[in-house]
Amino acid sequence: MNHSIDELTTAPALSPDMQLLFEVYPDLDQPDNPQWLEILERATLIDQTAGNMLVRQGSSCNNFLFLLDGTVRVFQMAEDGREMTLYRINPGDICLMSLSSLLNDKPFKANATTDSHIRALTLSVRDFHLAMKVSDAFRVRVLRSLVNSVCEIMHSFYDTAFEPLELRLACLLGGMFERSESNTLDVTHQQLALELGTSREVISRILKRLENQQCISLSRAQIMLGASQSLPLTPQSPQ
Amino acid sequence: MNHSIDELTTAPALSPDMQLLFEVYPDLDQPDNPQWLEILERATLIDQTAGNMLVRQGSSCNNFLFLLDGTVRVFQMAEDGREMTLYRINPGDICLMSLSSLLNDKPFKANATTDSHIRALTLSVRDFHLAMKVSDAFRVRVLRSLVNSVCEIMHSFYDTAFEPLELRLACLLGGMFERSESNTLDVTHQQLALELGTSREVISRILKRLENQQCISLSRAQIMLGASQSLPLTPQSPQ
DNA sequence: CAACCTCGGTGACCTACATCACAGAAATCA
DNA sequence: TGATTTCTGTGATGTAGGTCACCGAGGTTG
Repeated sequence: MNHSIDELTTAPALSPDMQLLFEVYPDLDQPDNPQWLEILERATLIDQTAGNMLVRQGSSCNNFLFLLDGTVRVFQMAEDGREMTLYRINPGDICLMSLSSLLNDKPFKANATTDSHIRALTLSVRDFHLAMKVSDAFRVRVLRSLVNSVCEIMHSFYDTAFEPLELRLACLLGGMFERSESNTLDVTHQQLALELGTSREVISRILKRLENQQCISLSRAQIMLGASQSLPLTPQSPQ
Repeated sequence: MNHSIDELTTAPALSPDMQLLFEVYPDLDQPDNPQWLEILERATLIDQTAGNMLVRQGSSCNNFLFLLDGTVRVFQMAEDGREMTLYRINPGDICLMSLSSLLNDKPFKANATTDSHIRALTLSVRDFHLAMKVSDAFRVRVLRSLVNSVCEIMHSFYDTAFEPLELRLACLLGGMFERSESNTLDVTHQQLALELGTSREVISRILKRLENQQCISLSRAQIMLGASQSLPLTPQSPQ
């Protein structure tokens, strides 16, 4: 790395963090927007390992979060320990919860944990508002992400209110298979139960039913798409 | 009304609509912000009578809505006709749904009807984005309203997922009594059922239980707070 | 007045889930 | 290797709430 000359130029040398940001989100690279650059200089990047509790129900956070890498699971938890996933924050999304506690006195009824190792950009309240003012790209991205999250929440809401568990589980699995781009999932029944806000036994039973219908085949901590080969005389050809 | 002189001045004569807006939301009155004023000139005010369907599940609307007067009920409806209120839009709130369909391809899974007669300000997509850019007050208000709605939705979500119906109904009634600032509510059991996404019979039964516990007293299309006077001291006197 | 509505009450019944209680199978550890 | 933990399968049983059916009470309309 050479910074012998760059350090003398008027353009500030961007930190590696910001380089990462721009790589992932080219539209946020606005070299001709000095105010935006200033904000970014004050921004900090945080790392968190997987399985880390980020926000506890009711606690508020004082920084605005913009996720660069990894995913965060936002979920609700009842007193009795039952929990249920609401939606996930993906790279490029902002954290609704952080936004909420910035603008609102009362942070909202949810918890968040890291699904995987994450990196996120944080801004102070001040800088967040400033950024919304001076950067078109940032503003649009924030709004879009916000509205997207709300859409997802509404969808979950509909499902939990009106759809039977069997269907919800099937949809969940469908989505997971799709995302995994393979025909096996490494997931325990307990984990699925926590996604849907129900108990392990119920999930086990439904999965068994699905297996009997030849939709999936089960093994320990793993679900495979389609019927297993060990069932010969079926619609599916041996193979 | 006299516009003989005003028409010749450089300051545009504000329409009565805008006067109303500023009365209700003084912080949006920014006489020294010419871009904002221009936007407002292009804005239109709409009226709708009570009980009017505003948005049908899946339909998208092309204008941004800022509610000035009245309330709008946002709810979900299942195929079988069951429905359930998600939250309400009050004066000063923006319509999340309209925002969603402006920014997002897919509008979200909800319907909206007018609870009462409403008046709302509408902006085009273009003007909405422009307004977010040029008016600090508008931007902050939009964000705040958005986040508030989300908070409410999350709360409903929690309740429907984890709280028993009896508690939810009690809370609903509590809130309604509070808002009505009286100790009688004019509401039918059917209406309450639609709020909570359940059926009339179920509501009737729970209400009856609450009446037996002397929390409320029931009469046709009306609920009164507290035990009725005709029950002097015992749990159940004859009559 | 009769005819008709909307609203509420209630019994009978059903179903989806939740909960409890195990027990065996598979992995992991000592 | 035995011991322990994690994961799963499954019966038994309880229960909240959904559905159906029907009735009567109170308004409203002709």
